[in-house]
Amino acid sequence: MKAEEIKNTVVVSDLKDFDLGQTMECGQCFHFIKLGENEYGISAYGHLLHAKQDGNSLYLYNTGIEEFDNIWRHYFDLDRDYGEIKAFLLNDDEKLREAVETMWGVRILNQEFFETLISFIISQNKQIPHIKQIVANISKGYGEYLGSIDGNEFYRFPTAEELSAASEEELRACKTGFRAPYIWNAVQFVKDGILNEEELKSCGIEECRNRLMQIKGVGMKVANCVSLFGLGHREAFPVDVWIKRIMEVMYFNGKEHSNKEIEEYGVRHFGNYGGYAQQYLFYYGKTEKIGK
DNA sequence: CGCCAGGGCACCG
DNA sequence: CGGTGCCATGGC
Repeated sequence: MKAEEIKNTVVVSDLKDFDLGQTMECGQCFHFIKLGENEYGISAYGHLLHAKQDGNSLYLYNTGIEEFDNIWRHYFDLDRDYGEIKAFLLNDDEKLREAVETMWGVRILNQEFFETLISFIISQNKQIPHIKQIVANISKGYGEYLGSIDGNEFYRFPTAEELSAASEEELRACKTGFRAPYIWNAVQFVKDGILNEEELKSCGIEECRNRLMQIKGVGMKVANCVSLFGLGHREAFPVDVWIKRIMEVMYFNGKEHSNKEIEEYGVRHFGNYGGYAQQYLFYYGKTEKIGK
């Protein structure tokens, strides 16, 4: 992988194991708009990014090499060797091969903690398009305006401080439904420093989850997603309805098992690479409607 | 119209 | 503890 800046555009070339479309659409992230074939507008880290991939090259428009090195390189997880991850996962598990080879270009994004926390509280009992809508509503209502692409307006996801201006009723007006008090509660926890991002990143996964689950409305699954996508704990193995179905078909001979049993199996079987395995399985299984 | 969605909580035995 | 109903809202 190498990157160079040409007239306000950063060109990242010689990419391996990276597909922008798969990475955005695999269900880990909700704050973007698809603009065209492998072309996206993304709101993250206080910036609007216009990105387009062509073959092994990624074009990042209206930005520079400094912003790339400070933000996007890490955001897209480009410094990690996914060849090694795939080799580890496929070493003693042929069942995973088709999922990994089909979703070959998925990378786990390093997303912002607070946005990830609120987004996955929203995600409960909701489908991805609607989660995206609610994230956009909250951002438009309480976050800073970033710019527009082809008439699509982008806003920053608010900070905890900014979102604390919203009452529970105002959160409901963003179509959050019964999750409004959960979100309100989470905002207080972060704003008051009861949950500290650096501490959550540096402590172990179990402690991280336990701290997150102090928030009413955050259970095991949401805590695992926030740990994985927003705090860098790549061993987390979130079990949702899809992973449950997929794992039961692929690893349990179609027999029913509890979420707890499935998570324990995932953690034991995939170890420190649980989060990657989970994401390949989730995206592949959901696309292929495995178990449904 | 009914059903379900990247769940979690309260309440029950 | 394990199971069940309910929680807003929208897409199909």
